[in-house]
Amino acid sequence: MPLFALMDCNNFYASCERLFRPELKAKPVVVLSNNDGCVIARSGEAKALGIPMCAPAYQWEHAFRQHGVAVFSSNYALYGDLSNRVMSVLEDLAPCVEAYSIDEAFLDLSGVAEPLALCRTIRERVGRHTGIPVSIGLARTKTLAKLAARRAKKDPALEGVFDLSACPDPDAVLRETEAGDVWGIGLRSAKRLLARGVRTALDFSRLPADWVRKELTVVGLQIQLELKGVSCLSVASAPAARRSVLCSRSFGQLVEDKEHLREAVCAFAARATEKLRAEGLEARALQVFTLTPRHREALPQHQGQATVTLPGPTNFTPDIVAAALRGLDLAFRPGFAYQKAGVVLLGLAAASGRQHSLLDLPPEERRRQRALMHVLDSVNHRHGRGTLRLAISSAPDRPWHMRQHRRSPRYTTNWDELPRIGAGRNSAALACGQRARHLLDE
DNA sequence: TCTGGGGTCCTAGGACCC
DNA sequence: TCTGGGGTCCTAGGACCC
Repeated sequence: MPLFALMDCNNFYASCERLFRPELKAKPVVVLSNNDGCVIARSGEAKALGIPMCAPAYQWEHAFRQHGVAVFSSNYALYGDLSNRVMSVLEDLAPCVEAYSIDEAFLDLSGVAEPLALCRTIRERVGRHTGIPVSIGLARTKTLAKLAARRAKKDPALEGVFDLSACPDPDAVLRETEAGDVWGIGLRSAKRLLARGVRTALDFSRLPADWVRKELTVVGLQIQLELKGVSCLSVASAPAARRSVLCSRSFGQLVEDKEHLREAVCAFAARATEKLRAEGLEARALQVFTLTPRHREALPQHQGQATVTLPGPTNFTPDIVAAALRGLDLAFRPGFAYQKAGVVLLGLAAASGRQHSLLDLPPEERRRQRALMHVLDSVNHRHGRGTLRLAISSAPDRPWHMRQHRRSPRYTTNWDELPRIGAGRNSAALACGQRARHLLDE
């Protein structure tokens, strides 16, 4: 019989921020999205204050002050690094691990002798090695394991681990889960289900399959089977080949000036191309898009989008930037105040295995391009992102740059931002230092 | 003043082929 | 009156995830 576990870090970003600030242990903590726009993570105490997920930060400033909420800009360098540490603990203990997201992993525990005991060990060791609290759900399918993990998180009596496969009354768990909370059922599907009188995961699992197929496509059908205990999804221990690379940002202020938009698109294209090279990939096409602010209906709205085919697969920044600027010419309409733009690289393939073409650049020229990009990446890796860049992407204080006023230090990934044990700091600071040294020793 | 960023998958429809 | 059938590939748009 197949058996899956889902490990989910509790309030992951908020837990990361607390790690080096032990004085925040029982305090409400929230983490904001890029641009300090809205709430994307909350500690348990913040949830208890009624601060909803995705709450616009400016509407809650008063409540933050009133209740002494610790507010952080998002710090992805920190979260990414801690995520890697959590995943490596899992790799040490479990036979087959799929890092599903920054804070979740699926484990295939089919054939493991004592799966529940293993899950308890995992939870204890992740906590001891990283300081991140996690919940783990066990079940016969991935979709059910997600449900089990939700329950493990919610019910303190379970101490963070719940085995749905050994539950005497699994239907009760499905009955207590709203259909919209099932993995893969979003807002639209939940509305359709509700219109048919389906409220709970149990109701959904009992719908006629042909209705589900027709209304929710094969995706819905698969979810239904998984809820009934028929495993359709396996654990992918090797990550699938990437299909696209995206870089987009909301601007710190609305942007009308095309010149500023060109700078932004240039910077996004350059950043996306860096990611491409870091993974040894090349792109054959790209898309540029521009957006006016959705939430301000009084302003004239425009969504621009343009696709540009590159002459051949490439990861050479100047060529991709030039193509992106041609795309912007098509996606830009004057007279609008833009809030966001982005660049998507498409048609990805490994740079090493590429098909040669009659239209390719001469090998000497390709070598020259590769060498130039190698220097660019090395300098930026050593001295910080953006140290070496195309002249058009301009200085680091432009109106379109995002706001990020409350970012915590990159404690674990930047030598200049390590926590310090020093004069005038209290014992909490000492604890920080010990934690840091422990992490560095690892 | 002020509402994120980065992905994947499915479907329908059109272009094109023999 | 009356103009096939079967297939692939690409793209745009929608839905969903964290």
